[in-house]
Amino acid sequence: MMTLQDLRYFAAVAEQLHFGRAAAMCHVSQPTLSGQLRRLEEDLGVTLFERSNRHVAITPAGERILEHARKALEEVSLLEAVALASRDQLAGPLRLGVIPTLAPYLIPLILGPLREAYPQMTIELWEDLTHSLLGLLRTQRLDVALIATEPEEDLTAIPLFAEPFLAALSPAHRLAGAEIVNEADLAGDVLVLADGHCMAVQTLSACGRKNSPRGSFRASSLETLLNLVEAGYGSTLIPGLAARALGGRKVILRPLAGGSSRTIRLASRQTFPRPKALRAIEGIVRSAMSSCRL
Amino acid sequence: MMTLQDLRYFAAVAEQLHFGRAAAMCHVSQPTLSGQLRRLEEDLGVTLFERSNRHVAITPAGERILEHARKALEEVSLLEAVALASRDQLAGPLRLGVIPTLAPYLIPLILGPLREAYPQMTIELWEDLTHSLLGLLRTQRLDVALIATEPEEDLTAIPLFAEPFLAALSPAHRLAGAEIVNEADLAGDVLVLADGHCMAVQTLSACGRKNSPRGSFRASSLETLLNLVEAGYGSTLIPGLAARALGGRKVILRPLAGGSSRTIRLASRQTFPRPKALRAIEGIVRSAMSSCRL
DNA sequence: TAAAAATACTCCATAGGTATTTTAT
DNA sequence: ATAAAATACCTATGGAGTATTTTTA
Repeated sequence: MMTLQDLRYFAAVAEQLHFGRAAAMCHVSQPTLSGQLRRLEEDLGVTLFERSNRHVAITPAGERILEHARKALEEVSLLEAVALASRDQLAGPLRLGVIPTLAPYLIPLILGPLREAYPQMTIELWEDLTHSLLGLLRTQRLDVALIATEPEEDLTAIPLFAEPFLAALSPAHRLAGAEIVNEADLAGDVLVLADGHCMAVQTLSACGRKNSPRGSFRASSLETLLNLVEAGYGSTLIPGLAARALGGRKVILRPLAGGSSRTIRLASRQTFPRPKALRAIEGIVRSAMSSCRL
Repeated sequence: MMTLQDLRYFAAVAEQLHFGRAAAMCHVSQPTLSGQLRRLEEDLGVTLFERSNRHVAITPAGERILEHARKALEEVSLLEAVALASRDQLAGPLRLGVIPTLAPYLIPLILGPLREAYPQMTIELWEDLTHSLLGLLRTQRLDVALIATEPEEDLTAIPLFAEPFLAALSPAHRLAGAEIVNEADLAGDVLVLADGHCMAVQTLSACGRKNSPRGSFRASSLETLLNLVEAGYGSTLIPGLAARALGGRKVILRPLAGGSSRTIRLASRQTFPRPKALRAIEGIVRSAMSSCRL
């Protein structure tokens, strides 16, 4: 069976036209190289070199074969170079999924520090609902995902931080005057996001409801939801990070008596081969959160 | 050390995404393939596949590496194809040198039959003086040469046939009436080819001279020589095959009493790796000569 | 529980070594 | 006489095998 080593010997002899020097170049003994080259010639059924004790010359057939040998060796060394460049787990693209109720508020806090700390690692961002993210994780379309639920056991999840919910009320709301709001008091008029958003389930659950009092009247983003609250259609809960980016909205925010919160987790496949990249994301998120009082 | 086999295993798993089927495709056992692939990953320092017992998926780094692996394997199979095509000694270019006093008369007789019998073998013809041909042979610029002398021992030479010389005289020559001519009788007015032509030496030798009576008056081709003879400048010897192509010349040809002749030989390097091609040329020349009475 | 990958071990083919011979300059 | 390739022979690495275990869908 022909080996890459044989091709290296062949190329070395073709270059040196001298078995001894070719052997030295390959760091093997001359008999080893002679023997292997002879075997290669037998394998191929072609005389690659015409040789006497004093002269070595490549045959025309050898020349033609040499071209392919050189290209093959070239590809192999490219392969090795690519492998070497891929060895660093903290280099190369990292496909990161984030849920929509977190992405707009957390991503701006971590992209800069990530780029700063790991310039070789390029983040490919994908914003989608939890269920989609987990599917993409399982099918290798994503590497990691920031979610607010516990995924099933086939995926790993590192808890990163607890994000408290806040009550969002219009200034005209009956509870607008309270310093602190009891979750259950919102049950009557709570508005939630559309199906699929984990935030919708969590909001209802915090307020002790199974489904929204407003029926199918569900917003598809926190922005929409806040606009509805502002317009007096009801109240809602919003995550702490979102609360920091209210813009100029006339919405009243109040802490919750029950301390309802969600846990943000970093999910990935158990088999994901870049644990260091996971740790890197974990570290950056933690430090971003510690320097940002919710 | 990475081997071509490893790359084949890698490509097979990348194609099948299933170790068992990939192993079957490579005609090895599944543990063998698993073990080798693991070793390859360790060598490269890169995880090529994310795998659980139920799922195998190539990593992004694996994808990049796969491209080079495929190209390398592609080159190797091209190499093997070229080698296979080069195995036939009777195929491919054969660089044939021929001396000028033989080429114009012998080549037309053998090119057709050669092409007929060995269509895969393409003759690259080179016409030059013996000394040049032998140099080109030794430096691998030619594969075989048709010459009329015995080369030195470092080259091999197969005698092919004896080519008798004939006396060439003008109709006005004093010996024009003789049925047969004695070589020594030409010594007085013999004309010879320029230096370097073996025919010049052989002609002088046959007539018992060391050098030409005409001094530096030497022709560079048999055609010129015959024109000189025709014009009455002297006599000469010409090889039998050349005698068959006199055109409409008014030159008298006579056999020689001493039976002077030259031996045409097929010369090649001792190391020339296509002995069958030698035999092929030998056979074609012999059969061409046997069906052509000199 | 069934399928698939990983592990444990055994074996032998062969790549590579050293010592020597052959051969051509 | 010398340099270089070929040959002879030995060793040990590791590729490939079978049997078994582990794991997860």
